[in-house]
Amino acid sequence: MTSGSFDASSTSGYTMRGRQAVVIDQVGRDIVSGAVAPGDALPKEADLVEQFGVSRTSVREAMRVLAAKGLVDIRQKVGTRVRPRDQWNVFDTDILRWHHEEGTGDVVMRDLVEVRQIMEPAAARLAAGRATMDDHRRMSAAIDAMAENAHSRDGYAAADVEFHLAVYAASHNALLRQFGNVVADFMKLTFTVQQAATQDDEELVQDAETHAAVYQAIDRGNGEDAAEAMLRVVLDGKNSLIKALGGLREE
Amino acid sequence: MTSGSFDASSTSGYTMRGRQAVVIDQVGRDIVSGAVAPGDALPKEADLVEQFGVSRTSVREAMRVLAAKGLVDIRQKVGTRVRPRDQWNVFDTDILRWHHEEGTGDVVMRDLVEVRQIMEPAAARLAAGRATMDDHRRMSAAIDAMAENAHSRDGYAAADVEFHLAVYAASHNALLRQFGNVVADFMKLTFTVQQAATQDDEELVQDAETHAAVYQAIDRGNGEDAAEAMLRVVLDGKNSLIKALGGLREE
DNA sequence: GTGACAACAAATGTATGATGTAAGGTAATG
DNA sequence: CATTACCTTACATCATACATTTGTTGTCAC
Repeated sequence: MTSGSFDASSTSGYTMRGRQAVVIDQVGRDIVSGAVAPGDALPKEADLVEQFGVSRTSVREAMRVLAAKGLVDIRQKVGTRVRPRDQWNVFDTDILRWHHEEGTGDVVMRDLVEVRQIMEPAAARLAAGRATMDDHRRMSAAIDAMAENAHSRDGYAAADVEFHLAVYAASHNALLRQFGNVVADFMKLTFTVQQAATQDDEELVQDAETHAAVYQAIDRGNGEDAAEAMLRVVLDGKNSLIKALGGLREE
Repeated sequence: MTSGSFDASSTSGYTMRGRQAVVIDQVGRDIVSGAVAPGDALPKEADLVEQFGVSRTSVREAMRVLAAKGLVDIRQKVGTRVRPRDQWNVFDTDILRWHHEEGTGDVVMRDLVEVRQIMEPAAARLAAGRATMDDHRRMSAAIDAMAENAHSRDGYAAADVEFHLAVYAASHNALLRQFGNVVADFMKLTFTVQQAATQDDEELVQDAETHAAVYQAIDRGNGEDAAEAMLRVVLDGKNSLIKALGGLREE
């Protein structure tokens, strides 16, 4: 509310508090970064206890969290092993963040942008047919906030995220809404990167108008226009990101 | 390997074993079914210990797993509270299964089918451009298995799931592949329902041919045809499901 | 030599008691 | 009436003991 620094673990479920958090975070990173490869076994409980200087309780509960995220498989006698990558719950915010922070994020980011190109136009199309009064208010307010904050990077970013969340919510589809949370976390993570390469206020004004076109189409109830406009928004974001990073990968 | 009964918790990460499993499963169901509403507090540790007849260790580790799935928020003094629905990790296999088994599955099923209509054609389109030799072999083998098993319900179902997984994998997008796992689990859950209302071998043969059309388009490298053919497959499946259930909800 | 079976050992699973810590409530106090 | 100090509560962590599962190994019979 107050600041421009986002809370990345908003949808994480496991709010990173206390001693376990250190274990979860560190081991999670090691797995995501590939320091321990799928199929490999993690150090046994006793070793982790020594390594992190925490009790067995904490280590065990940390492992449970990683298991619930699909990262590891815990079995008696065998130990804790890293599961194959395609079993990981990639839609998990923590995993996404670890990818981002461990530098392995580029590949995942490419995939996520690709899925956004698929999902967001579809969400906009559904929103055009299903948005309630509350949905309209929320989207409209976000659009207004974007226009008003063309001068403030942080304010604009927050409004941008809010608009996309509002559209996903207006699709009235639980899975799309959940994916919206993932996208929102992703946007928060990449804004700092993007802002470095971003530009003058003029471009933000232009961007705000592109977004507004999406809302106007939804407001008219025109699903096709909404989808098309949203695709443009996503592609703009993708290009801006590519420019900022110096080229994810060309299609 | 041996039977036709699927292992629903294949991608769950947390393999349901031991005493905690009972706690996770029961409390998870209570939350998903709405017996305890979002915002409500769960019984405190000591009460759960008494209620389930297990130790604090097991109760705590169980709560950790639910927290990692985004279902609850654990805080000192406050207790363990159920989070808002839109924070749940809907892409989690266990949550999906609980929805299905608690009768609240219909809404989620509608949403999932809707997302399949969006994702699977897109996955097929990407697969047409990216499939490797191994991908082709895998898809081809699944198509063959479907044709050969038009007489055997279980065999057909397994081949069907395998084909969809193969297409998602061939998209070479980590998120799509992960979503494929969710879809696969969903298919396994609904097959039993669907089989009750399903029909003669003739329809299976027809269905197999519709699937084959998808693969042929991918094989030709024709993304548009592949997407179109896949959409037909998904819609067929949706209609078959609606017929079996007596009408999810009309569009 | 080979296969089946039994004993062992290694790692996690469960239980219990003690103590630390954060957060909400409440009463004393200015 | 607002503020602060304290106190209670419920989770957090630690330490230890014992149970359970399962891979390995070794023995015995054939």
